[in-house]
Amino acid sequence: MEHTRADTGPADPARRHHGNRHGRSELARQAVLEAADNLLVERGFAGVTMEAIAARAGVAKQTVYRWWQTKTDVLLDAFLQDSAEDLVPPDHGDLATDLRAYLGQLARFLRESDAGAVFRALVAQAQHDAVFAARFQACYLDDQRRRDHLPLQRAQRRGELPADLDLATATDQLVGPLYYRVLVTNGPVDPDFTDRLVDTFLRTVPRQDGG
Amino acid sequence: MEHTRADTGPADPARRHHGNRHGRSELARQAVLEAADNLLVERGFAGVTMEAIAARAGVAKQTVYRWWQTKTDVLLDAFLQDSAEDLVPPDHGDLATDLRAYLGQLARFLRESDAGAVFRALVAQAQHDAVFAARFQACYLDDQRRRDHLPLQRAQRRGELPADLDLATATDQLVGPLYYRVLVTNGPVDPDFTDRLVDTFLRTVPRQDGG
DNA sequence: GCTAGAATGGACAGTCCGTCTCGTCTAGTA
DNA sequence: TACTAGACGAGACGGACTGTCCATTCTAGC
Repeated sequence: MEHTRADTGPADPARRHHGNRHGRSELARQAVLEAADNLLVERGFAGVTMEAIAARAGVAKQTVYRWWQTKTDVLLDAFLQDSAEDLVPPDHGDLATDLRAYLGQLARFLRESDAGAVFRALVAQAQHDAVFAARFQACYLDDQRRRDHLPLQRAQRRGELPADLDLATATDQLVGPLYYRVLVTNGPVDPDFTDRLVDTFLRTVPRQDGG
Repeated sequence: MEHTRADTGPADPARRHHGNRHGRSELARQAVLEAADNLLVERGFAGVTMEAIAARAGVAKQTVYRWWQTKTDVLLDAFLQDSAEDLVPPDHGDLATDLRAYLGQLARFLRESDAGAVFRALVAQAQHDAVFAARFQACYLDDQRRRDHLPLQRAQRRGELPADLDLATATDQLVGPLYYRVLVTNGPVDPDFTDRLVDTFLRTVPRQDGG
């Protein structure tokens, strides 16, 4: 009946938080988010279970359920914390340069990074669950959409693009083919491809330079 | 111990197939595929389980496992049989007309049809499972890609498009934004949007009309 | 000390998975 | 008419995970 503290998980028993009356344990929270992230990368989506998360984090299952409803909620939190801010379009003062840099950055994020793997898992879950889809939209996609618009808006202010350009459609035409290859066809998303997307986009848009 | 045949499922006990030594039951196969399809539309992906499929089809669970490995295998088979052929680009002899009709057809398929719901579920599963992704690619996506190329190839033969046009990239630029809205942003995919995609594409491509 | 709140450890019913055994039915063969 | 191989039906089974429940233990403020 004795509660031995050793062998319960990777967390250091000495530094373990045992609860107090003033709010949740930040240690436990961090351990859970990290555990979910690592499990997804190492064992795939099927390997991410509430039990595995708790075990890996060295935390009681009940503690996970206390703060998150489902494993996708944990993954969403982990995703938001870890790496959502990495995806900000750079500002070089030139539309073509900005777009080439940004699409390359986006391609590497989606295909190569751990955060990209989590993103793909969340998009997949959104297909199966409308409630989660709405939360994902509110917590991340809306913000990301605003960031996607930045290079085009800056170009508008510089006079490189017409002021009445439809930002929503223009953005979709730029990044849509990239997401399509990553999520559906599994085609290559190298700089050759992303640069071509930018070139095509620039050819499409009414040029303001000489006018 | 008596094996009562009534109340076991929607299948008519009188017409039930009880197996023979010369191949599988086509009745059971059809019942399973229909059951999986209906379950997905009615109860969502979580409602599709091997047990539910068997029960709904009025078939023993073992019979499902005999012919399919997982529930996504069943869904893939159902998808291939039911509606993959519906998505063939029409041929009006004119590129602009063909593309507008095809993108509209594709948008309705992805957003509104039951088969589109199955397709989204399969794409989601492909994010989680690389082995299934490869099978999905081989069984459907490759064929669909060939169909996607048809309107552009016909236009090339007619001389409406340059012969050296990169079909892969061109196709992705056409349909990518559409898939992106359906799978990720949940944005509108009305004719207003799809027509604009076509217009942009035609503006991008080197015109061959005047020589 | 006493107490509230957070965390632990473990038990629990429920569901689904995937496998297994058994009996039943059918069609071809002797 | 038996006999037999193969497909099917019914259902039991162990295992994994879910989501909930409880008793207990630790911590900080009163």
